[in-house]
Amino acid sequence: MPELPEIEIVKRSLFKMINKAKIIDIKINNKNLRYKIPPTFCKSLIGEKILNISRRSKYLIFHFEKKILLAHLGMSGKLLIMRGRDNEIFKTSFYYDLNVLHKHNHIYFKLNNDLVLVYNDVRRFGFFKLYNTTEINRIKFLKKLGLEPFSRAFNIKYFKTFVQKRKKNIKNLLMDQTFISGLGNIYANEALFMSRIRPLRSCNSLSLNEIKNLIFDIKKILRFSISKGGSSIRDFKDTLGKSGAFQQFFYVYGRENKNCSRISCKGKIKKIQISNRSSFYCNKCQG
DNA sequence: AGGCATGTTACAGG
DNA sequence: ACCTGTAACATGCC
Repeated sequence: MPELPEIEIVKRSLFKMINKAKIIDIKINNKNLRYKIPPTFCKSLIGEKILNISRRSKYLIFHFEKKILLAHLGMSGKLLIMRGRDNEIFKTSFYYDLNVLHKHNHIYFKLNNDLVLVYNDVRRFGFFKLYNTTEINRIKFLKKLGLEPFSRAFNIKYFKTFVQKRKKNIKNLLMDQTFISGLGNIYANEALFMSRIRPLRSCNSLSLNEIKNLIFDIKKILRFSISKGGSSIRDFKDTLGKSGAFQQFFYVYGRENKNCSRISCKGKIKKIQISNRSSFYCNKCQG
């Protein structure tokens, strides 16, 4: 569960439910995530109080007094909250839970408010990494990230300057996390449709107007998705296991051979591969 | 059976 | 230095 809106949804619900809670126990079921969980992990975190939870791009950051926990959910990672008697997993070595998920629950964080934060990840592309707070500006994953789409600095001037001496296609540019951080395959496709830009267009061929529209539409589509709880095309869930609804509003993603969503346009949605990722566009209105 | 999947990284080559 | 494509990671679904 991946792109910016989904991470933002998770962040908000985590903030509501477990901000200021203290970690009182941790059970690791499988330490082989994208990066192996080190043996010191539990000891470092037990007894720590969550002072804040923030998001940068597709990363979540849990802030503690002297440490921060960086989390990335990869393609299929989920953070789920279990309540009440589910806590029994901590009383017996044979754990179970009442949540539908079971097989791929890899980490349980028991909190002092009767809740348990569960990390579930079918593919295990996600990861957790611990840092000292003082290291926050040196975290390599964050250092290389480009601007947040909602930031003021993500504007026409920034766009033009970045694009000036490059000619990669615009879709790959939107997915380039060093340019703008937070878009993935779905929202890159959707934003380009909104702005009527063909995904293979060279990024330095965009007119000033197209750039302006694209910046506007990126912000708009992300905001709209967040307002719908994110998209659940396969298995995105919020922390209570609820799906998002934004997938009902996809203009192009996954709509191969369907009619263009613009009623007045008689075009068809085409699917092509761009750098091995499925890309969708209307053959008529995305000139 | 084979292709595909919301992400990122490492590597090879131009 | 920049860019591209490919494979890899692990698992499940169609």
